[in-house]
Amino acid sequence: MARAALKSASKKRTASKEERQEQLIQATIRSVASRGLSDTTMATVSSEAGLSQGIINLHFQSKDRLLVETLRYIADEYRQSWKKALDGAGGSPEQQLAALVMVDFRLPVCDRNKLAVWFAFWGESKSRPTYRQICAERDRAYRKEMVQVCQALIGAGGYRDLDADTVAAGLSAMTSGLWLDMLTNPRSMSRGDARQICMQFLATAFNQHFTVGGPIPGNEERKAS
Amino acid sequence: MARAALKSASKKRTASKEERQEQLIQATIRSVASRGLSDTTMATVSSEAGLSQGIINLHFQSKDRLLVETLRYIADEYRQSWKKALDGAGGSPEQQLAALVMVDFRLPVCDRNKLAVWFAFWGESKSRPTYRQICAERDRAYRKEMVQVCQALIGAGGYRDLDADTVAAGLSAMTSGLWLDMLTNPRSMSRGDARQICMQFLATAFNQHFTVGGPIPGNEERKAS
DNA sequence: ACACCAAATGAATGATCATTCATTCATTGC
DNA sequence: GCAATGAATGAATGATCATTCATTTGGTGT
Repeated sequence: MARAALKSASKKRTASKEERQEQLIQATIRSVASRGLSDTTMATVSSEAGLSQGIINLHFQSKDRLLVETLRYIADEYRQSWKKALDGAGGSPEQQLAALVMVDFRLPVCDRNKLAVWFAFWGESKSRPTYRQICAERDRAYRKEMVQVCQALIGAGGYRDLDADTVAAGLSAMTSGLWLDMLTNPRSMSRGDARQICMQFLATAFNQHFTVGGPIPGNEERKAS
Repeated sequence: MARAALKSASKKRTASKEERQEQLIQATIRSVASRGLSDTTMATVSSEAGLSQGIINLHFQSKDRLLVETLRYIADEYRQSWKKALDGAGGSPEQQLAALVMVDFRLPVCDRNKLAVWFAFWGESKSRPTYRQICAERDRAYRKEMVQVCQALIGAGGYRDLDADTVAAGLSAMTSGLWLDMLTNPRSMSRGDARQICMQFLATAFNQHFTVGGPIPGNEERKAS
């Protein structure tokens, strides 16, 4: 029973570099979410991971690198999430646009711990070019995709007075703003509320293509993925 | 020539408590904006203010209190800004709604240093109930006002399928999301761009009341206030 | 001028933190 | 089983930081 059952990184006394690094990044996310970036220390992270003091310098050389890799980790996860959602959506622009909204308000993206990490890094981004660069890259790719989808929908629906860049900028700004509401005031803004607000935006902008109020196609949060 | 000319707090060797406190808060804003919250120390703030090490403990007792008072300061400034803008706007709901959008993308609110401070505190808000409470209070008051104005406009324009809470939540989320864009990517999002995106949102939601593209009424950024 | 008092200073203190490294431990190849 | 290798440990180190307080400074009232 020994080997196969203990595959999880946290249980083995020694683990591969990749497993340990991911384990430490997950611990960093929890520590930043529960204590904030400025109270996250090497000690809080290693203790959260159930490992010893020196472990982070062993795997990441420095605290700075650990934080940068943590940001990269959630940025990569985000990118993969929306790409996967686009692949899974139907071929029509409005299905793709709805799919983009959905991933933003579903796990694993829309997790309160991860939102806390995003905002922690955004909060330091003005003084940290490395953070800003990683975030900018994430935005650029996402926005480019969203503009293309909007452009297709505008063409297909004949929305002559709509500009794809403007709509996409508005929608993605609304998304991060709703994340902020969920972070600072979780009682008054649920994932469902936020989704509804975005869909209402799409319904008013593209008034022939979206309806709100009814069950939202693709909204299967309750089911296991 | 002595007394009256030296009225500014930073020039006098001794100053009233109020003057020193505001001077230290301004220094905190600059320090948080240029170094981030986690690299802002008592030394960086006092040096930014051109004063000595112990000065902060003398006026604020602790670093924690200084930070909380800084957050309160910008929250108060924000509240005063939009209240003043509402008073200055005409009596019609659409003028008031436009006025609310305008203050958010004009000085002194939409200053990159202050945006950095907002996001720095938001980034720590999950682990700091005091921060969260101050931010929540700010939101509550602003949102309440905006909902009322939207409600009035919906009533006046007969927009039967529009919900005031949804529109207000969407607009204010869009606003903070645009602030984030301006913070992380100032080259690709100017105050004018952001304003335009919000006005486009209003134009699509309230399609009889707003037009975009032309000169925006009340947009007099160039003039001194 | 003088004395008084509040404001401001900055060196000293103790606590906290990131980083290092000699040692311990577990796994793999033989 | 027995080295050999590399992962993990945790006590030690030095740097940084918030806070304190004895002292100095400048303004005010007499």
